[in-house]
Order: sequence, then C-alpha cells, then structure tokens
Amino acid sequence: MSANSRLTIAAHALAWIGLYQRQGHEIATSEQIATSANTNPVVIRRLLGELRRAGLVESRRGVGAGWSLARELGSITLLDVYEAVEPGPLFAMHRATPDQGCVVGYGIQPAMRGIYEGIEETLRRELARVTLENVLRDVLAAPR
Amino acid sequence: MSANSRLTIAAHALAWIGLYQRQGHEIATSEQIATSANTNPVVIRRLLGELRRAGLVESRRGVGAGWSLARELGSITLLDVYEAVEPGPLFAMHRATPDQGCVVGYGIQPAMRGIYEGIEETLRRELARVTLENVLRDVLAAPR
DNA sequence: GAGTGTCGTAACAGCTAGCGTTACGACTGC
DNA sequence: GCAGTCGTAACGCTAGCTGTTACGACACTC
Repeated sequence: MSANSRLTIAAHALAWIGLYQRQGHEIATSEQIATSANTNPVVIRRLLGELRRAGLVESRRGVGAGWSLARELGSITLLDVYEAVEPGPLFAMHRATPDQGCVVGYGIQPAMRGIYEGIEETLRRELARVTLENVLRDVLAAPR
Repeated sequence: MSANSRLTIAAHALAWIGLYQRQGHEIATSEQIATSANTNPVVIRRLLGELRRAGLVESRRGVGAGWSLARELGSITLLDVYEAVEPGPLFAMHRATPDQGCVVGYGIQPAMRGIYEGIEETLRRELARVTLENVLRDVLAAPR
C-alpha cells in the first residue's frame, strides 16, 4: 500500500520527549530527536508541528527553545497520533467514477464505503487501545 | 497514507464476474470489466493476474477467452483479495535504522513491530469477515 | 540592542508506487 | 490462416514521502 513511516517517527518523537522529561529535562530539540531517529531535524519539526496542531505537544521559540509534551504520555493514544498525522482513508475508491449504467458500477461504491467504514472503525478502536505510555514501556523492555 | 484503489477494483472485478456468471454467461473479458470500472483493460488484467496466482480466478486464452471464478463468491473473503493484491505491511519502520546507542532508538523498532502486528492481525480478522457474496449483496442493495 | 540558538516554513530534488496507455507476442478456436 | 483475448513489457504522468538547504521569526542572554 506504499506504507509510510510517519506514525512510527511521530511515536518515536513522543516517546523520546517523554523519557527525556522524566530524566529531569524540560525542553527537547528537533536536533536531538532527529539524531535518535536518524533523520533530518526538519522532518521532526514538520511532524511535531502536526502533533502541536492536535494539542499533543507544545513548542517554544527563541534561545533554549524546543518541544515539550502538552499531555501525559498515558493520555495520548496511537489513535491521537494517527489522526494528527494521517488524514485520508485507508482504502481508496475508483479514480474515475465507475459506469453508472452498470449494476455493479452503480452499487459498488456505496457498498465498499460501508464496508470500509466498519473496518476503519475497528482499526481506530485498536489504535486507541495503545497509549504512548505503553509504547515507552515496550521500548524500555527491549532485551539488552 | 497514500491509499490506493487496488482492493476496491479487485472486489469490483470479482463481483462483476460473479454476477455475470449468475446471468448465465461463462466467461468475462477484461474489456467488459474495465468498462464497468471505468479504467483500462490492462489494469484489470494485471489485478486479475494476481488473483489468479492466489487461486481465486481462472483465465482462458484464445478466441472466446476471458476470466471466470475459481471459487464461489461466498468462499472468497476480502482478506483473500487483500493478501493477493497488497503485499507489504500497513505501517513502515524508519527508513534509516535509528541510533542504536539511544535507549529509544534501540527499543522503538521491536516495540512498534509488536504493536503493529497486533493491529494488522485485527485488520485481517475484519477483512476475513466479509465475503464477496456479501459485497455483491450490498452492491445489489444500493437504492434506485 | 547585538548576538545566538531554535523554531517555522518554503522550496527543491530524489525516490517510489499507482495508474493509464501503447504495443506486441502467445495462444486457441474457427 | 484469421481473429479475439490474454500476458506482459515499456513508458509517461502524477502524487506522496523523505531528505536537504535556506532563511526569516522569535526570545533569551549579555
């Protein structure tokens, strides 16, 4: 489906900030997070910008600027992150509208829309069951 | 996530063939299906080729050639179609492997892998609950 | 108020995947 | 031999993700 890494990187960033704050620091920079995720600071700033719009993190500017959590890790779910970072639907309809003169062409889109809605709802419920607290716990539980 | 229409078009093709066969015909051509789906016959042939590799349809060549179902619509689920048509995982990991010297960079991939596995398993279960028979029924139930 | 470090964001390039299209050989029935 | 359809390669277009550079905006320190 040409999957992307946006949810993964966003979760990485949040877990990193959360852990950093528990170690007594207040503010994390996109530079630090980018180093941990092995990517470019701009990529991190773009993603965190979307998380800020969703109210999950806050940013400060000026000297000593950077990012901090706007909510506890335990109150942020993967669904929150997913919705902040992945707009569109999971499955797409036909590019060009099918032949409305054909029975199948006429009924296929409403039919699939209904089915997809149910499936996406299940996906959301599943994403909502995992908090970033869970993620960080799993991260720290990695052997060695 | 840059969703594509492959599952939708494949389901469309299967429903079309199924209905066509119930109307007494034996063989459907990619040309006919493409007209209904408003796309190019080659797109249909490519998708049906993948469904054939999965044992869902059969094809004949020569004059009067075309496609037919290898199984009843009721025994084909959206999961069968999905697996035939969408190889990779739903969510991707980091492009470049994260900093293994960082606690989060080290543990994030195993953590997310476990979480994603559970979620994809749920998705599969949900897809497995819908048969192409269900799809066709919904298609025919469209108002007007 | 000058200097500094970081965010915010635009702009661009490279890559990949999906989709549409053309073309043509392979096959099979007449 | 002819005709109709599949099978598949090849190509171009588009869109999205990722990485990178660049630079203005901002706020703290001195």
